This record gives sequence, structure tokens and C-alpha cells, in this order.
Amino acid sequence: MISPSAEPLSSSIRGAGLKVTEPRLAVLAALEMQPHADADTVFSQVKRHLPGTSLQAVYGVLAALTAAGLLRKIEPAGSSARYERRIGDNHHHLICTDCGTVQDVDCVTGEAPCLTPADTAGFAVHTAEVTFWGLCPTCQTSNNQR
Amino acid sequence: MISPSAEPLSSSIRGAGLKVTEPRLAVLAALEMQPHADADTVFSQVKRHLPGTSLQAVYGVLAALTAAGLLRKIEPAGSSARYERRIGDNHHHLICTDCGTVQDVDCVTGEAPCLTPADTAGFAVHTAEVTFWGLCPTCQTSNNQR
DNA sequence: CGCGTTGTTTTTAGCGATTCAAAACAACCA
DNA sequence: TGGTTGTTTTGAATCGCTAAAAACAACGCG
Repeated sequence: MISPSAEPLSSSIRGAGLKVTEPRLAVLAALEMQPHADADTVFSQVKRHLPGTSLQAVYGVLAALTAAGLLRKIEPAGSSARYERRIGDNHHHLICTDCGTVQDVDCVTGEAPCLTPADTAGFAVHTAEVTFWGLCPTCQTSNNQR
Repeated sequence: MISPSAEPLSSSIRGAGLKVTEPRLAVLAALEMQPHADADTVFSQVKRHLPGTSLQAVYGVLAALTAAGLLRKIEPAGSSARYERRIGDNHHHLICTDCGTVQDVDCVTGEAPCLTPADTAGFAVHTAEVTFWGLCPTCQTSNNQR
């Protein structure tokens, strides 16, 4: 057991038909603390509690949990893949062009207007992804200082 | 001179304050023929006319032209960066989850509704990017054959 | 409660896409 | 035409991630 909050984590893993292991619990716990973390960030977080864990294990866990639907993987242009536990709702992201920080955005103005392109060109569309790019509050002020 | 259509290409490069060179003309010409090509595809196209060109030169040209605003770079999750000459209008993309084919999509239903998130969380948003994921016509039929 | 099966993690390599740095080179202005 | 400055070549390195095989541990069954 890794912490008192590990119990609900265990059942979600088990519920997905996966074996419950320390690395998996630790990865979920890490993403609870730091949403939108990349593999390396998760890795350093996990290492604190499970020093023997390898980076490859983290990659494996992230892939397994993503395939199982427990995690959502986002791949912003220009940075490494990030993962989040918030799944199932279709929310979008606000990403800082300077520092890469990711913020969740509850769906856009006027409901889900972006879910259908004007002309699908014969594609069977199954997902619409919206990403807003801009400067986060922190980078706005540090840019002003220049 | 690389072809009769090289003239307008030259002036667009010059107009951006860049020196006009054969590799640059060839890259623009290649993207005229194959929109949404990646660096490697552009490279093999360019090599036909300019056999001495290096892949790194292509990367350099793509970066320079993108920085100059003559090219737009798109980085779909799971595939290498692609480039297109169509810039300035805000159009979006339809990408095949199977083969990675990219299609342009003129803005979504009801004008530009996606340009403003409900809550910007203090970000100074400057761009909204919409990507539709689905199966292209070709991949739909080949999937049915399985 | 322990054992075996099956799924996980470790270890060790490897690969593709892209970037970096220095030297050779060419476009363009005066 | 000559310099200056920006480009391309050449050669190598980096980053993020995937692959493969062997060691290992979770979980269901007896």
C-alpha cells in the first residue's frame, strides 16, 4: 500500500481488468498530484516512493492505463506527451506557447459546436480536438519584463 | 531557375526578407505539389531536381520559411511534422487515425465559434487549433475487408 | 496457503525525428 | 566585382519513445 488514497486507485485498475501493482498505483497517484505531467515528470515522482522503478516501466504503465481507458494521453506540438486522469468528458486544453503549461478548458462557448466540420470529405470522424494556444499568466508578466 | 512557376515563388521568398536560393524554391515547389508533406517527403521531392541537397538543408529551409510566415507547420499526434503553404486563413484539419492523411477543413459550422474558450484562466489566447480525427475513405473500406 | 500461469517490470538496445556546430559556400548590396 | 551576411553542407549528437528478452510478481486455483 502506498498511501491511504491507494484503495480507490486499486479498484479502478482492477476494474479495468489489469493487475494491481505498485508502479501502477504510483503512476496514478503521481498524476493525481500533477495533472498533465509527461512521462519523465511522472517518473521522478514515482521514484520517490518506489526508487527501483525504471523509466521504461513508467512508459509501459502509461501505455497500459491509456489503452485501458484510465488515462488520456495528449500530445501537444513541440512538447513530449502528457497524461491526465480526467477522462470521459470531452474537455479541451489551453497551452502556454512559452512554458508548455497545460490547463483544462471546459467545452467551448455555446456547447459543442466544434464537433462537426462543415465538410467531412468522406472521413468517418470520431473525435474533435480543440487546443488553445496562448501565454499563461506567469509568462505574460515575465515577457513584460524584457 | 527551377521551373516556369518559380518566379512567383522567388518574390514571396524575397518579400519575406530572405535570400532566394534553389533549395528554398524547391521546397516551396514540393509543397505546392504535395500539401501536408513531412520533411522527409519534401526531401525526396527536392532531391529529384537538386540531387546535392541534404536533409538538414530541408529542415533548415522549412524552419526558415515557417518562421518567415510562408509556411505553416502542423504536428499531428503520432506522426512527424507536416508543412503547408496555405496560411493566413484559419482553417483546420481532418486527420486519418489509420494512415495519417491530412485534409484541410474550411472553418467549422457556424463561423468561428471555437476561437474563444469559456474561461481562459488568465491566458492571453492567440490561436485556436481544431483537429478532427477519423478514418479516411480509403481506410474505411480497407478496414471493412478485415 | 502455496503454486503455477499469465501478465508486468527490468535491463539493455535501438530507432526515428529533429537539432546542433563548424566550416564551406553563395546571394545580394554597395 | 568584392565583401558581408546569411545559407547549406557535413558530421554528429540528442530527445522521446519503442522493442525484446529475461527476471519477476499478482492473482486464481487447487
